[in-house]
Amino acid sequence: MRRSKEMTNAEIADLFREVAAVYTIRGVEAFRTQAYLSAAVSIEQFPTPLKEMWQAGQLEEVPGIGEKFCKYLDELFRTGRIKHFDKVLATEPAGMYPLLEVPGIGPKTAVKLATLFHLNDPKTAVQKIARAAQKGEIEKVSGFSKISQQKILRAIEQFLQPKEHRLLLSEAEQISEDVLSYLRQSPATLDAEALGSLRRRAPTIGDIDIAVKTKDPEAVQQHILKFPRLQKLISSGSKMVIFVHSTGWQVDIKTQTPDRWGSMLQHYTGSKLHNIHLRTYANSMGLSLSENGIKKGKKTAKYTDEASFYRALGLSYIPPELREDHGEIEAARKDRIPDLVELKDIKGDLHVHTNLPFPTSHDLGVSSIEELLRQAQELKYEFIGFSDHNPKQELSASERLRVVRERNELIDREVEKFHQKNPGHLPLVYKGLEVDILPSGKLALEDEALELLDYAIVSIHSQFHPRAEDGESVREHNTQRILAALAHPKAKIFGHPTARKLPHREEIECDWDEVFRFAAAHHKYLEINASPDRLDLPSPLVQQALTFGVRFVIDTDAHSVNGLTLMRYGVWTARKGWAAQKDIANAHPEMTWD
DNA sequence: GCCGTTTTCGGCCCGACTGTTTTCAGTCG
Repeated sequence: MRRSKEMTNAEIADLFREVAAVYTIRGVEAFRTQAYLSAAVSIEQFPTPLKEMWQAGQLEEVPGIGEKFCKYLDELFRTGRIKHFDKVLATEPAGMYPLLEVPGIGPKTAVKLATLFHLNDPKTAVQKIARAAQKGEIEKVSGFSKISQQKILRAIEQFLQPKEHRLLLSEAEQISEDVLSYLRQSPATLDAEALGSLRRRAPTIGDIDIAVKTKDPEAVQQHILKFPRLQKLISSGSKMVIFVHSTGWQVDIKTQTPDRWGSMLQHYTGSKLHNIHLRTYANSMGLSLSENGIKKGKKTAKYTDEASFYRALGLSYIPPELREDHGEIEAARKDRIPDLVELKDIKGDLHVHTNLPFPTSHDLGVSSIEELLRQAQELKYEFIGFSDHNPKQELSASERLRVVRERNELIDREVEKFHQKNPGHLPLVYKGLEVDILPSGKLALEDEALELLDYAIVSIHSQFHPRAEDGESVREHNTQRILAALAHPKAKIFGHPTARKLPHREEIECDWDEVFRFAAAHHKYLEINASPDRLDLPSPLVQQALTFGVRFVIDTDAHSVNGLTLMRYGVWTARKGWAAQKDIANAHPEMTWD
């Protein structure tokens, strides 16, 4: 959906990987090669497009980008190419590079195949190798065998299948629960947990990582091999099993003994960058880290839990959500890890859609006020805000005013009715609406109607990449549009700010620093939307917003009773963005609106 | 090529699995 043909961070990262591949083939000093690979990982994961960082003169803030890489990137953005890269990449057959993307084929294998089979066209290279494998031509080459030929063919077939997108966090949770509950049926399993990106609460998950605590890894392994939803075994050794689950997603299971469980949790939770940083730091103290413990000289100290592992390194405990190498190791050294917000802190939900029968601009909820209030009671909430979409634009202004007025009266009646039937603690009810921000920055509801509300959540639901005025970029346009909407006194909350939809729809382009500055100065809350396909504001932007003093509300955007119970995803996203209880307006018994 | 509470020079994360060149290289996470 990107408008421009500008290179994405992922594409730039690929360029660095390709150079690293050539360096690997040439036997260039491994650490230099590693620098290219680290830069690739870092660029790929960086939340802001590199071009924006370049425009702002902040490229050096990207981890792994030093003086030389800055110069290369500057050249890329100015001229559209990097001469040094072009020169390096031209030394190997062009058909080698697409092969690198096939899992299991690395630089050495790729160049060997590309040279032998004269792969000069990147577009056909993968297909050509697949055909060569089918014809049995690869096994004839020294260094390959019938087995490796078969493996290459299978890997390519898998690779060419239509790409499944990444799993949402909530979907990954379901698969991991399926595997975990099976693992726990074995008497040899003392404990089992999902680790990796799932435990770090990443918004999307590529594969499921699980660790098993056991004194009898052999028994656990035998148990896994009998798992009914094991579709295909990929790999198994004395300490791990990798297989494809019947849903088509890969599951990695590693075993560890109870006395080393702490180091296992740490190691297998990652992230890669966090672990590399942590191990580099440990090295500086003469220590070496692994899933087996902390090694000093020839002795390895064991840890049964993670807190003692981190403590042994002179660090305070780092919650899994923070382990992304976003400054958490430095903070832990100074004992400055924030006291992150928890689910139990949440006292209310302000973004809830009802089934009240009014002509709204977008979808209605499916649950009644009564059902929603009962669920809010169940959750021990102090308050709840009903925020259906604004009345649709096809109505006249006076009709919209009437709809809002009638809706208010209906809510009052329903709440009163509920109260009489349920004499228990009644959450305070706020009457809100979720109001569209139009491309002009105007709100999709007149002031007279807005006046009738306790609050409005303003959000973007269409025109994500508006046609900009002469000389104005989409980014500037969106920024002004948002600031104009937030300036309205009833606009208290900016709903799902980036408007992303996981895993496909990208974030809108916008100058977030400007928005954060404005929100902090005018006491507007940014929403952290808990809907698993949104998780918006994304955690890296939450972390950035906090430095401006922005405060948030965590909302479910529930369209049903069940939706109200998904608050944990929003809390995890807030935590991942370093937010404490004090930063979250609805994590206190009373809402303050100004 | 990057980076800094041991360093602006001299280090650079660590282990598991696979297949084959059977003592190790390649790949992965």
